[in-house]
Amino acid sequence: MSKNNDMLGEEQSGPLMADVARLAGVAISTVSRALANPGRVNEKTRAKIDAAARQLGYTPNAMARGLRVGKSNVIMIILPGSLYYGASQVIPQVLQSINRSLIQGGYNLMIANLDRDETSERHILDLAFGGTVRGAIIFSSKLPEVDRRSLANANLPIISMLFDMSDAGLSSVVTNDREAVRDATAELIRLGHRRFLYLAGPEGNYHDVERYSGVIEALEAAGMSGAAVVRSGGNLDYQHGFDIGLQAAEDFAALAAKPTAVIATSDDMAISFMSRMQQTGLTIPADLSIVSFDGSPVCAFCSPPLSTIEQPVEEMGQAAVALLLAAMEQAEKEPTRTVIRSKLILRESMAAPKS
Amino acid sequence: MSKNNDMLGEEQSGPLMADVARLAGVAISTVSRALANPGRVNEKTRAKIDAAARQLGYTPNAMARGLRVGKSNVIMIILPGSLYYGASQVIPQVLQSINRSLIQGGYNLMIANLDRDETSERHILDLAFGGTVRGAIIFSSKLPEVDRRSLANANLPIISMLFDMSDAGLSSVVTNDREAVRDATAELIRLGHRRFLYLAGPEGNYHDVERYSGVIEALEAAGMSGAAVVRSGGNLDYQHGFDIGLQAAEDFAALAAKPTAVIATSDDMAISFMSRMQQTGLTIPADLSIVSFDGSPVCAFCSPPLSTIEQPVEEMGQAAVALLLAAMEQAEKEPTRTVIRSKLILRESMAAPKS
DNA sequence: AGGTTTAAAGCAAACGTTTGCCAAAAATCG
DNA sequence: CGATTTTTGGCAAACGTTTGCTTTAAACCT
Repeated sequence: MSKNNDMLGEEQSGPLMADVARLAGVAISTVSRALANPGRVNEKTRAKIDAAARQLGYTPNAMARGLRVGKSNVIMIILPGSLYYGASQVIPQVLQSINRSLIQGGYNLMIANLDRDETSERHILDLAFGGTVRGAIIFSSKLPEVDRRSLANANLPIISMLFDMSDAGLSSVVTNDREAVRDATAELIRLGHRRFLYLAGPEGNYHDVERYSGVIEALEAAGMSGAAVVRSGGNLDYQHGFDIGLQAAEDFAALAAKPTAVIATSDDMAISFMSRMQQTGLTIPADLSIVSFDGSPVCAFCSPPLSTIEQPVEEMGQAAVALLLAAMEQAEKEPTRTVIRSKLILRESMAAPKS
Repeated sequence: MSKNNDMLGEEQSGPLMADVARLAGVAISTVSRALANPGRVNEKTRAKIDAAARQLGYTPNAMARGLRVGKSNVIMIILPGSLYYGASQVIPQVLQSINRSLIQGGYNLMIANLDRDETSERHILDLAFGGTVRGAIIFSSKLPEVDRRSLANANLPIISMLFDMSDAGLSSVVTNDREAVRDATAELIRLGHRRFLYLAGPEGNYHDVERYSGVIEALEAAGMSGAAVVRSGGNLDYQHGFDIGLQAAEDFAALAAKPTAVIATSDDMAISFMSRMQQTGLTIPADLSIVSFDGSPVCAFCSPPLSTIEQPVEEMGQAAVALLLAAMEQAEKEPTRTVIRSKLILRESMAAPKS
């Protein structure tokens, strides 16, 4: 009638440290020390223990260890929302770099969320306060906060990526968006362009603010007015980059004084925008120069190949992990701001204006 | 001289269940039951306990729970190698879908690896045997195996994705690659094509075998010989899709009897191949039809827009998680094979041959 | 050789939960 | 109203490690 325990009792939990100790003929504590503290135990017994452990195929239980030590070896990553943005691989690539560095340091990566609704935020906080994670890397977004709990109070080492929160006390790894866009714009100016279209990301977004500022700075440096650039978009998330480009194409069509150069703030926008422009008979770069942001590999194979601002993803991930590990070692440190330099890749989508 | 304990003693571990119990005026065990087993405790005391927990901002410690219960709530994902493949977003997208489903079910996703070298495999096995994870989803690759340990013996529910291992006892979620490619090829034949170029993935790879078989089946069904298709590539991983395309462009140039249609097994290949072809003066689809595989959004914005075989990523992730959850509930079940149907998206890159 | 220092190994108490079992209280019944 | 069943709450023993402290053994000195 009731559940049959005998049948379900298969739960093989594998060999324990006690088994290893028995086989090696030593105490459990000695095994523990032999496996962790190298010098704390005689070399000869250590060898014996190692052999026993290997023979049994022993793997220490991470949760027991974590509970006892009071620390886990899991790092969580907090995403702004989606993991992927069209053609842009920035997030997955940085993720990859982060994970590789973490594993090398003996840590595991856990993806805390993929949305940022209340449920997700609660979940993130549970991970933090529940002792599941030892540290966090947060991507381009603000700290989750629900009810009376905020990640800021979790007493957890946190690194912010792509979003400068060093003011708020978090060490941050950011790219020099503003400067990179400024340089790209300056290059367009040098080529002779005087009227620009700027394809914006979500209004108020940190990256968008920075990038737009870069445009303005370049204009001012060249003695031009901010009126030389018209903004398109601003109402859509980067996730909908392709849509932004399509929308921008309509905006372009409606403009009286056509710009001769376009500054797109993601490759997706640039790609869909360019596609539409070509369909309406324009030639790139003869009629219109385009430069975009992200450095997606696919840009090299567009026609014409797209100039884009490449983000050094590998470097960013490594920097973030290095900071995080440091923060976990030393209790408190002054928050630092690490700037990774993006670089403009010049391709055929940029040229001097026709006239 | 020695480390000052007082200074580092900041380790606030947050409120414990004992604190909640004290505040609510009940025993610890009652708190535990109130928080987990809904019916096991009086509604009135439950409310009192809930209030106390909320007031203290209590979050249960996941590791302590995991240790006691003997199960974690972490699912690991085992990748074939890289997380991203150029423009193809299949892996990140499926990952996203998986993670969303998992979180909904109260589980967490951990990325076990990004490479498949020995260190990584060892790491994966440690996660499995060390009790860190409760289940695994393995992506398009075989089970890790190092020394005397193999994932197969870890007594862990495992689901294989994109790679049929139902013979080996693992429930699998796969796409109908062969059929999808067969249909795409059949469509090309219907348009009048008789000579084909097939851009291969890594030689012997499951997907490549399936996809190539699809081509052959279509040819045979149309009464044509396998000689109608020439293979290019086979020596590079999908990660280097763009390179495969470039290499294929050279192969194409060297061919005496030019094919009129190309079947690429990833969007990356198709994109870089098409780019090169256009540079050499060919027109797509007038001179050459192209169809590819993956369904990357960017295909819609190529010029011309690329026909591609779309993989239903969302559906795949959900199916995998459903299977995994089922496997974790019921001890053993017959392994199932779930086939998700890819679908061909027709765009302008396919047309009738010129002559 | 006896005493003192140093190294090696063991004992047992944590870590924060869950849960089997039992006691108390409440509800139900005759 | 006493006897029986059902609910509710508490005690204490796990789960598999790590680690402070103690004991034992070894090594070193005079």
